[in-house]
Amino acid sequence: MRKLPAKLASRLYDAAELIAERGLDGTKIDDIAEVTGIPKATIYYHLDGKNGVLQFLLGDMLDLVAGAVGVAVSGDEDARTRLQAAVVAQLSVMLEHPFLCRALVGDLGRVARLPELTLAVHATFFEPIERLLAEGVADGSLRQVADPGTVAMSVFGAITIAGLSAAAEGPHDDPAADAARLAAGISELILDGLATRG
Amino acid sequence: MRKLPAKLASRLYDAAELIAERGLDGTKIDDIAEVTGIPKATIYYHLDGKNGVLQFLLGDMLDLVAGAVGVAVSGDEDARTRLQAAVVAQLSVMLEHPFLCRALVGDLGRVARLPELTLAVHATFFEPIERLLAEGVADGSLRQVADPGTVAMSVFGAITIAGLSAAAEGPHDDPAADAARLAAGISELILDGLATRG
DNA sequence: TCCGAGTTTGGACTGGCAGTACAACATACG
DNA sequence: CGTATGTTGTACTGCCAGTCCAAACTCGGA
Repeated sequence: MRKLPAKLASRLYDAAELIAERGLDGTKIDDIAEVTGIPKATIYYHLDGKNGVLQFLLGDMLDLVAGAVGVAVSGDEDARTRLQAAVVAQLSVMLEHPFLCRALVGDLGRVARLPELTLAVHATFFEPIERLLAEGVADGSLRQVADPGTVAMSVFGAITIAGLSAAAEGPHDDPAADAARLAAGISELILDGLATRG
Repeated sequence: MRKLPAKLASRLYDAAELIAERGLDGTKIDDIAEVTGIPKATIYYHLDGKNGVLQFLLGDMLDLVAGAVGVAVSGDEDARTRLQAAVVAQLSVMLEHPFLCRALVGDLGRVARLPELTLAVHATFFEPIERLLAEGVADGSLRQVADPGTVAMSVFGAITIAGLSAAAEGPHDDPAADAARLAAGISELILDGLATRG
């Protein structure tokens, strides 16, 4: 699995829609070759088969998310504000790449069995949240909770499932606006909670 | 796909661990036949191939969750209390069936392409939450939020991802206790939020 | 201009496995 | 009994991922 020439990489994206639609199993290597215009032999020359295609596509998306979230997380505002920014950032990237998202969900099992990707997912989605939660307690902008690990995982789940579900509905005319709308709803939930105040 | 005799049904569960471990693709029909002791021909007589096995197993788990959540949701306490009970109920069933959970995640894509199951998932996991949120506004135990659909989806995500992640760590000695612990963390998040007051 | 290393491609081939076909046998029930 | 329904072993088919290979093509350096 060497580095893929940019030209091939860009053409490979055309396979994402196919995989999102039918799953990796339902997608023949020959189909991928056809829609991307990259001959089968060339795909095998560069990539490790079908899994390799998936791995390349998702690895690429994870980089994008990691980048966007990284920027959001490293500002100098308080942790609460940065948490909100991180939510927006993650959702924006997800909604900008609905097909990749759907491919990700659809073949989650396979992804989970690609150790390299598992680590990347953890580092990209989960860890930044966990860190922000701790920083928020330190700077006083977030509450100390009894079980930070569980809470971090839940926050991660709230954002991710909301994003995936929105992405699954298909391409959006204005991903940024939809991301902002979703993020507002999620922030309202995870910051203020649902209980009425006594 | 007629109704499966109870004896076969119970033996089929032995396949769940296999599928959870390797994914449905990594699992040969002959492997399933071997671990369950049900001959291949018999499997095909009753079920619609590999997908049929998965569909049967997950359909069964969904029934369990639906039942437990249904009970929790239909008490006569206020909606906030019932929401907490529903969280516990869902997590309990999930942690009692870690292999089914893992099989579910692993082959989410396939599940999403089985229309019958998609509907069941929605009705089992998502709708009760959505309903409780509305009832809580009515009885004053939960806050009115700007975007109830997004919030319901996020709550669903928080519970489900926390449960799946716990289930993925393997079988638990005391699923009920762990479910209670997780549920406490999640309730703290979704009811009270993370923001500091003032 | 020529060389050689890396890349690209078509085409043919292999092996594994899902799913099918079917006949023989079991069991149940009127 | 006898008919319907379930159970099973075995043999077979067809599909498709992945492999192999030889012929071309690209391109930078000598």
